[in-house]
Amino acid sequence: MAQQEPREGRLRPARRLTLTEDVYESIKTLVMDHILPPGERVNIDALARELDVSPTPVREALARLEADGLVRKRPLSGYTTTPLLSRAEFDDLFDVRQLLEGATAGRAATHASAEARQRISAEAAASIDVEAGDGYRRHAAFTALDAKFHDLIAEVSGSPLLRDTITRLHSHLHLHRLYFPVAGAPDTNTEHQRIAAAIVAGDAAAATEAMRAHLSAARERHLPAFDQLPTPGTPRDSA
Amino acid sequence: MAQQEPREGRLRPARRLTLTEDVYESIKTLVMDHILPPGERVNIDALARELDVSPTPVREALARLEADGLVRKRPLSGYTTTPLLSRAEFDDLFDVRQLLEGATAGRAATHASAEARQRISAEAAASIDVEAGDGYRRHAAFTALDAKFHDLIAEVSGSPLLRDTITRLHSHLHLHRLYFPVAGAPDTNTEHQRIAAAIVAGDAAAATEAMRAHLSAARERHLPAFDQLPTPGTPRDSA
DNA sequence: GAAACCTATTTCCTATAGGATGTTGCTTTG
DNA sequence: CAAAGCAACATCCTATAGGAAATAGGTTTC
Repeated sequence: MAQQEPREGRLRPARRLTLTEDVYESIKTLVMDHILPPGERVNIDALARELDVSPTPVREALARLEADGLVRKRPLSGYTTTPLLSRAEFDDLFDVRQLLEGATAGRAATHASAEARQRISAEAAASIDVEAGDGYRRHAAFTALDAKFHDLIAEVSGSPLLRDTITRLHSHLHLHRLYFPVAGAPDTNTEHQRIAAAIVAGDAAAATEAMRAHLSAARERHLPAFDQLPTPGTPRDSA
Repeated sequence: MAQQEPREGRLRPARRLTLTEDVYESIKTLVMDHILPPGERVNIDALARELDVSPTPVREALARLEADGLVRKRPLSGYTTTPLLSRAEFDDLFDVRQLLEGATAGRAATHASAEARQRISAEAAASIDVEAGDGYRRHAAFTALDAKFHDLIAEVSGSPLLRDTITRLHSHLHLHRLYFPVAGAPDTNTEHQRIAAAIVAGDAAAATEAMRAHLSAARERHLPAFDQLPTPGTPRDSA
């Protein structure tokens, strides 16, 4: 039946352990990078052909992505990528981030090991190196570094549940339109360092406040993106 | 090939639209009610035979449940139900609940419609009717009513994201050992009514505080369950 | 000219089959 | 008697096939 040939696998990285896992990561990247446009239908068979696997693991990966909130499934109509965040949903997201990440910053300041404080401080300082590079790469590097910093604080907060919850939220954030000018990168670095300083100093209230201020500023920086393209909300199925 | 016979489907409810959806709900119930014991291996084929479907939809439902945190998947070894919460995880859960649900209560008090306040008040009053009935049914009814009250507040808070997050947390709570004496039902009702009163009065600070106090008390009520059975933590795979 | 109906195509959804891998029990050897 | 190696088994994982439903386009009728 010739099903075990050493295939190419041009889109996915080196086989980890299970095919489904690789397919999951591949599709996740496809959605995150808007290669699969938001709000668009996802053809299972076409995707399977593209990734050079059978539809079954694709289907299974899609089921996981649905629980993650990156795709949606209408009963007899197939999967669609989650549409772009509306202005209201975007504000809601940042409200919740302020609540959750403010708490992680405060907790990190209260009970974090000396080694952990050192790591946070180093991470905040390392952010400066991002300035070089061209458009896309620079943006991707900046986004990755920002995510890492926030996740590091969540990790140090000592609440695995809080960390998981925030991670899930962040994947929603990537549903925001992706390529906009990141003019505020220097500001972000400054704010990160303020947060790191408060955590290192062990001042919980200051850390919480610094995080909330950072997220508030970040929200403002993202806002212009809503005025650029048409149909910033959910384009279809508003009934 | 005789695959379209009108089968019995003894375990699942009336077909909704997709088989996978029904299977998902069935397995979820099985895990929640500990019919599939926590920390135990889940045999896909056996489960498929039990539910009278092919392994494929079972596999797909399991993938969704993994994202929900109710089962785990070890790469080449199959699925296992998530083990019972350890004491540390339980405390973590209630810490996060206090943070999130305290916020929903406060938000509900600030901006909720008059009709919504009415519903909350009614729901808190309705809780009294649960007192009758025998062990299992009584416990199930009490749990369902409690969940409904908390979800109602989350709904009224006006933050869909917060509501979703809390819903996800609550399914984790059901990972706690299920059948313990609910001696504190009257207390719970009293506390619920205090929360409802604060929300109706529009006092955000009082609502937040009442919710946090309620969860703190609830946590204390649940605590004795840890001293009853052996191996309260994660039994296996501690390496 | 517009709306409703019918038909054809595409796509999804479920079932079955076969290969690869992990696990378990037994045997053999030091 | 214990430990290591081997073999048989069970289970998972992936691929393929076929039936059912929804969607889209064209035609017909009012």
